[in-house]
Amino acid sequence: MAFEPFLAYEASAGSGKTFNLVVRYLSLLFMGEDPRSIVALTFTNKAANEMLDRMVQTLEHLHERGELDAIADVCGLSREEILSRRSDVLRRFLHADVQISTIDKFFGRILRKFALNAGIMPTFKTTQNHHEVKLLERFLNEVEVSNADHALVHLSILSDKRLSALFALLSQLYAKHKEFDMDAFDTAAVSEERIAQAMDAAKELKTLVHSKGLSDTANKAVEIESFEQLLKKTWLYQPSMNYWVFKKGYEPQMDTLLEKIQHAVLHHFRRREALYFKELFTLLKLYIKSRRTMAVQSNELSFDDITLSVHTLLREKLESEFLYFRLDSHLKHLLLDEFQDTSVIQFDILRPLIEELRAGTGVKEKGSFFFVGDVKQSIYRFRGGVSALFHQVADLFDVRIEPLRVNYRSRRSIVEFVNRTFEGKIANYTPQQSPEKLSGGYVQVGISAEPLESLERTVAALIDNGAAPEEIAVLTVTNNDGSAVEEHLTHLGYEVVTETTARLTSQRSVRSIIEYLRYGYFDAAIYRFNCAALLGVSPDEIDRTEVADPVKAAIAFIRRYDIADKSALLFVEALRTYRDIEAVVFEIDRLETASPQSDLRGIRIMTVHKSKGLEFEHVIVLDQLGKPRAKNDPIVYEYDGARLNTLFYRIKDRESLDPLYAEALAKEKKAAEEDRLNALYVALTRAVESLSVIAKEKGSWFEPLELCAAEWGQLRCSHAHAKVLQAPKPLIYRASRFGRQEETIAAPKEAAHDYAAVQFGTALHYTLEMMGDFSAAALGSALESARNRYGAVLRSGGIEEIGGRVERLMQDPTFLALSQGERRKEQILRYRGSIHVIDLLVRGKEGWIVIDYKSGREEEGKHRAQVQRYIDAVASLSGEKVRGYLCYLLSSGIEWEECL
DNA sequence: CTAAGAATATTTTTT
DNA sequence: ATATTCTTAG
Repeated sequence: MAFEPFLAYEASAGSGKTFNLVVRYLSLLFMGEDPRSIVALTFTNKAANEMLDRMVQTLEHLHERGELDAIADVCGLSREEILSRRSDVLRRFLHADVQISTIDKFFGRILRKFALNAGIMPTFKTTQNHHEVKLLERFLNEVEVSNADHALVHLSILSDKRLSALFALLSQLYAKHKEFDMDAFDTAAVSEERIAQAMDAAKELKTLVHSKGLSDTANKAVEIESFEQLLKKTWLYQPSMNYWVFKKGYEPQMDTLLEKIQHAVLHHFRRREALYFKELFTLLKLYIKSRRTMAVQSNELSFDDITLSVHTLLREKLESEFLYFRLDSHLKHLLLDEFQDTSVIQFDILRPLIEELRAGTGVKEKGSFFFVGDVKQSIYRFRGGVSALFHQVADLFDVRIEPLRVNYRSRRSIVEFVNRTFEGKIANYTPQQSPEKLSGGYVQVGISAEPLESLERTVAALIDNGAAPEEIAVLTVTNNDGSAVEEHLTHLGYEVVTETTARLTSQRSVRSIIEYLRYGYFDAAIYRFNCAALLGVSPDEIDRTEVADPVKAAIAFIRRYDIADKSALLFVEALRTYRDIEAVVFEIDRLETASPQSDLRGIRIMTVHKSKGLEFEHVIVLDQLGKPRAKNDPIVYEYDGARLNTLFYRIKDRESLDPLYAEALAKEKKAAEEDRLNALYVALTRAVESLSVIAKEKGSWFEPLELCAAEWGQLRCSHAHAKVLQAPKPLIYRASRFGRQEETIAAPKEAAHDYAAVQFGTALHYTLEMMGDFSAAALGSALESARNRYGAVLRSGGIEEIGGRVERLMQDPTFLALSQGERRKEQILRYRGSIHVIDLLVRGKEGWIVIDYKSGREEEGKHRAQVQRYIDAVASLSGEKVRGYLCYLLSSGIEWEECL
């Protein structure tokens, strides 16, 4: 089969998505492509790591892997040819700067490269949570300065919303604002006229109804004092007055009046909507401005900030051809995972790149584009994911979509159950096939009034049958349910691993400390009550002291109330990094430290969303414990495929009067139903061996599936899949602590980041990386590459300076002595789940030597910790003696630090 | 038995 | 904000 440059796979759950991505990627390598010319993007770090892992695994054991034949097929080479190239490909792969990452990291990298063009410091940090309070302050300040207070006040009244809700809405719109035109609602003022029309007609209707001598109920129903009262009337939203108590005295004139009122109310609503958007967008513009200022000032960017900045940079600000060329002059192949979760703006950034890959414009050769996804598993619409892109993009670039129909993950009973359940529910559902060797499996659907107790029984049954706790996963709909399950199972004595309550600050003990500290600082009773509630004591028992030292106060508090769990202790450590009590009370909510995952033993508990892309031997899907949340988003977005058509302002009962709005609402409802079905599909396709569904009798999350209590197949627990991850713990624990301590001691000196210095350092590394060997000729050509890539952003003379420093390195006696032996540049190591890149690794006579180049001494503590980690990694992987050095290439000369 | 209106309970998913 | 339950009039 000839290699298809543009290809997509529609990969149902368990159909070997990662397998095919790996095959595609490796095939490119075996066809002689440079690893640096391939960019593979996923949506989660987990997926990116898994992919990298699978690539290395496959290359290492190629002769016994199923990928081999597939690769042979894609490249059109024989097995023997491929195996003969294996070690060469593996070496190239490990030595190159491999670009397998999340799409957000990829954009982050682009932004760093062109940060100055975007007016941002390239040293920016990425954060998940912005500093809410500061942002709000800045925003309110901005509102005041531009005299937009009236808009804010007006909007609050108009939408009857609190500031915090409005603020949340603004942040949501911020991510989408490039998809609509903020100036489209510029006209409009409130129309008193429409209100008067409606009220007049209502009065007329009242007189008419009263004249008919109907019941008290009927007369009371048309009694209207104010316009607000009129809007609450049920009959207003009925198609005719010929019903209920009015029907006895009905005459057509009543409906004429009703229509008149409805018409006036409809237009009143539309005016209200226009006014709402006008004010909202005035504020949105100010919000965007304050986000921007915040980002620049704090040098911290959120994922949205990054994506939007990259979009502005690449699609609006600069000549894109030039930019995309510089972006990555050798990018030739793009591989995208989970394409159904791509957002409109993300795709818009990638689009010119893909166009170039197809056309092969002046600066670039033709390349390839490959994407994998499954619209059935699209569950991130709320985050901007637009599954319609999948087929739209395939059409746009004329990409053939190849369906993958065989499920290699689940046993047959499960596959058949999933097929039965979703056929006819999900549009165009094609049943999955189950290969011969995967017969068996077990499915159980239970309907129960007490889901937690059913869960308890199911878990006990699995354990009794010999299942190991780490093979069992409990999937919940919400994080809250996850906590409930955690509590319940822990209480019963089971060990659990949860990712739901991962954040340290969401632990009960930690929360109580925070509330206590806030009580001390603010002296507001609310914190005292919160604290007491969390501890389960009476508020009188909490006494307030002026907090001078938060660490001491926290320790005293922990002692007093005896809440010293692991989280509380870890939290005390985290507190040490805060300047003072003020920093704690205002910034603690942004603390992202994860609570201690006791270890990896125990039953997994996570949300369905987090389980995406994962698989477990035994899966228990638990119904939603609480009630599903009602939709209260004030804006209804109407999408036409991937294009945002219109925004509507949500007004209660508006759909009975306004057909356009009704249509948008119906579309939105349909999309929400699809989301739910997709989430259900994800949930029911995680299991390998057994699947248990625990549904509630009423108000079940599973309702659209119309499940009945039943059982298929037979429960069998084999231990073949139990992976016992026994890491050599004590040693590693000490090692990483050592690094961390070093870091915190040295960290306060955190040098003011200097853009030029960072660029210089990057260029220096790049030069060293590009040198084939340490010869004058190699230096010359490496400097040329560095000039092409970094020349424009370095200060004048920068390249010459780099040349000088590297020359001195090449003559340095210590370097000459240390670098004797087999040298490996940019060596990639996988160790303890993370990837390390070592600048220079030398296989010397007396063991390994790790050398890390640095261009400045500003963050020596960090550098030492980093090298220490490399040493640990190499030592543990090779079992040999390792020495590590920091090599400072300073303007004053070469300096060495040995890391012991 | 029905509908309106008041009262009450409940309230996501995250790179 | 909305779904559900309760009360009341017809």
